[in-house]
Amino acid sequence: MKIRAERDDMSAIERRIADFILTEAHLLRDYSSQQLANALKISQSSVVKFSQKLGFKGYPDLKYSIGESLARNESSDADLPVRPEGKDSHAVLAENLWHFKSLAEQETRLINPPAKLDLIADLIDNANKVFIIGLGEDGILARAFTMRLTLLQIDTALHCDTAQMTTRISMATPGDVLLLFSEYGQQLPLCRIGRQMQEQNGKVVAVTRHNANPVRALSDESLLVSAHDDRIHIEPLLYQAALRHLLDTLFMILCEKKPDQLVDYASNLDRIKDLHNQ
Amino acid sequence: MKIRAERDDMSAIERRIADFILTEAHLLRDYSSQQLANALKISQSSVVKFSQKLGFKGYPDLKYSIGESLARNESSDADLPVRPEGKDSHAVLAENLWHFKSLAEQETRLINPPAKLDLIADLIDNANKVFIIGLGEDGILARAFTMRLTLLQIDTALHCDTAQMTTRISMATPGDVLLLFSEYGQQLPLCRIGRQMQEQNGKVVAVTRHNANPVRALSDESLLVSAHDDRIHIEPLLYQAALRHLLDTLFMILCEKKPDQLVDYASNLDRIKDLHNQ
DNA sequence: TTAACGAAGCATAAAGTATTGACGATGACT
DNA sequence: AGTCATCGTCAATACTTTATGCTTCGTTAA
Repeated sequence: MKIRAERDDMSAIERRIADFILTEAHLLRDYSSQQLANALKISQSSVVKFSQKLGFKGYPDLKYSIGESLARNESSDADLPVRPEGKDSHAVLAENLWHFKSLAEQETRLINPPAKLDLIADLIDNANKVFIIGLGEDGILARAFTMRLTLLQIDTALHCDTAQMTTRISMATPGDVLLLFSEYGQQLPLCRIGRQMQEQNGKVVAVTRHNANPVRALSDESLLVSAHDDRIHIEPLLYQAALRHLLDTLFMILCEKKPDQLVDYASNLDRIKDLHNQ
Repeated sequence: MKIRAERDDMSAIERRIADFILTEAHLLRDYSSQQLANALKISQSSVVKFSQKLGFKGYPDLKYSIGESLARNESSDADLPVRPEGKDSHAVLAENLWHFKSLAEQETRLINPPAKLDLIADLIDNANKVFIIGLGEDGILARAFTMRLTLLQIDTALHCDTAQMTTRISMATPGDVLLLFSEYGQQLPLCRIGRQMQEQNGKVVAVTRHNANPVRALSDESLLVSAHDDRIHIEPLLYQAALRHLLDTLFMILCEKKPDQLVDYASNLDRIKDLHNQ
């Protein structure tokens, strides 16, 4: 459901509405926009505006859609007999986790429309040089993506260190791109680097969670991830899986744009393989 | 659908309505009662009466139900959509990739039975120290897994460099574990390190593709990955996704074994977040 | 500080829905 | 055949619900 994905980006009231719809969807059937508003102690117009913001024609249209997806879900619930919540075999554990990863991936796909990915792919493709930075866990996916780009013969510089990056950026030319990996987007040093990049007429792309945060606010474009779980130790797994997939998609788009590099790509891969084999 | 049953004892006009709903259900979404009446050249009130007669509260209620049952039916159709092979929108591209990742994950799950994962989790849990090595792309997941273990307060040393690792291993004690990340398992330097580890009575776990290879042959235990695709640039993506999931699963198993560490885990995560925020 | 923006509410216009009552057709009983 | 009851339909209208324009308020950027 699209609502779940957009949830992060909403104001307090909108989130109230979203949560109600997500948790009490079944009640919605006999709620008019006014009743829903009353239940949430907000104005009826807020409900309508909420609906429209999500791209529905109006409240009835939203309601209709909720009905649909509700029906869809419960009919597929019947397919998978009983969600085996208990701590069964680890196979179930693994399957379950994959299920949640899939959900995160879907949500993430919804908030990153193809047009945007295309645009970002173009930015990267046309840049003289691509700069990438990511600290801590963010660094891992940053590194992985750097490798991919390098294999595609795109000149890419990775740093896990703000100091180094600052000096590097000072050499950026217009048209260069900086990718800021930051799950929560709160890192102020990264913001500084982003601004520095913009002063030199470079583009800044944020790679972050889909909520309001400084890094995203500053960026020219952004890759957004939606991934949630109550279990604190699971949530990062979902974030990483969803983001990885988003980056993989971007990579595939780049591959399409550079079919000739793809040939070299293969031989590069082979060369690397041999490299370590003595 | 109830309508179909009742259709027999209806008046002419009512049957017209019923037939329209049954055949053109998809149009109904954007029809008001008035529009429907116009389309059928009947009065709006007839439409409403018809709805009520069938037991709905009114026309919107009927419409809602139609939407539901429409969704239910098409969702079971949609389970097996025609696999859209052509290079459509990038959304399809992404969806398709995810599909293949899922397949790889499934295959991978099948060749790593829960008992084996349990055993490896125990090895890690009981080790004084865990050593991890992975070169190139293998290094990325090695690093990610190292971070997870460290957050669980497991003493873990990562190296992306065989020379350093050799000296490190010389300090290993019996009961320690070495994880060798090597997609193709051909790297002889890694084999040497593995043997060194065994000479010191440590355990060696290979993390590699599910085929015969030197690294796997040498190891005491192995985490195996199955991931295939004709497109040379896609295969690594599948390998990484499947392996990542396997490691995530292992991580979850470890979490279960160390429920107390899980509490610290959360605070560690927070601490790391703050760390970078100035 | 002011300008600019967005979020939320209120009031109200517009749209949509339900009810009423009138009319004609049908069919049953006298 | 005549009368009456019933049903289905419609037009008019009362009512409900939804959408929109306008105002206010709080936040952000200049």
